[in-house]
Amino acid sequence: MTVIESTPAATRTIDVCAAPPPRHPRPDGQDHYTISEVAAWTGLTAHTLRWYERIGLMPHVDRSATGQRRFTNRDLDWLSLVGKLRLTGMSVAAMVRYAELVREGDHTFDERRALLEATRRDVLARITELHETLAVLDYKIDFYAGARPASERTAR
Amino acid sequence: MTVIESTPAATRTIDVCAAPPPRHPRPDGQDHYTISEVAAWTGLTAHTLRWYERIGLMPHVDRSATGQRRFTNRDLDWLSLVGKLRLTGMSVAAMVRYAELVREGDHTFDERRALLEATRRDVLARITELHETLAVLDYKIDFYAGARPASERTAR
DNA sequence: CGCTTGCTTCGAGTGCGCTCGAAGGTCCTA
DNA sequence: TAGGACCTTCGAGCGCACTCGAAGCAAGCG
Repeated sequence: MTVIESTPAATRTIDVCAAPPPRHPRPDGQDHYTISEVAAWTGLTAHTLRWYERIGLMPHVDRSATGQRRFTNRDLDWLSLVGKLRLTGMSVAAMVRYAELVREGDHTFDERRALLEATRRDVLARITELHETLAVLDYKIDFYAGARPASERTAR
Repeated sequence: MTVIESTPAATRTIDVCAAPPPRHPRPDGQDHYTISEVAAWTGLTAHTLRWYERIGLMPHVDRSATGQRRFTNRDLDWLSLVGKLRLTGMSVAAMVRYAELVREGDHTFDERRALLEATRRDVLARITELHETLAVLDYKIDFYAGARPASERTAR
């Protein structure tokens, strides 16, 4: 059992632009990662990575001559995308759908774009909700900051 | 990242709710709702409302002379808060903890504030994550919008 | 009077997203 | 030759947040 690398993938700093994919441990050309390397890098378990592949959440994973998975930088990028989409609350099923579209080839570009745009709308809605929640939170924090314990009224 | 600068106004109106107080179906004084009214209003089921109470997620619910629940505007506000906190991903356990603090009385003000501030930080972090995701999404949408189906590069 | 709505307790089921273990195998390196 | 990392399939388990039904009873209304 490999000890899990304690530095999570999230430690990749700055690189605000999502455009260029996050830095990779190895440059393109030498990007052949074993499952445990990917597990360390992503924070997922090998079990989960295999599960992702099994349910169709990985577009494709290369194999070595002896049948072992060889992940590439592209797979890392995909996993990073999946991680982000997960954070938006997107269901695994929807991500699998997207992966299917990728596998199906270029003629699904429009559908992919539509799916991403729908997701984008969801994310925006979510951000709006969170801002509303933030307003409530701020209001309450303000209340608690300003109130003396023996306040005349009880707050919830 | 746009963070709403919330100036909760020095309006020491001391009530539970956020700046825009959610309209109540009935004014204070006539606010006695049955469980099914609350279910209709919140979208939760009566089952779930009873469950909330059972696990300690409602600070307190009044009863009629015959033992039926009589929810008040305050309860509605509380449920609205719970709904918002749920959206932030806060666990039920954490919300129960907050409800406990409320039940314990005024001497828990500081702890409540601390809990809310921690939640606030979580929400901000979440918003940041979502903005990052948005950037990725925009990048990809852009790619799909600009690419012709027979593009020379394959996108995931 | 009957119907609806509510109450209680109990306990089982659901869907999601993992998470893990076992069994039995291959391959590589020290 | 031993150990470890990997492979496969199968299937069970888990934590969360509900979700539902059933049984049996009380109250309110039209």
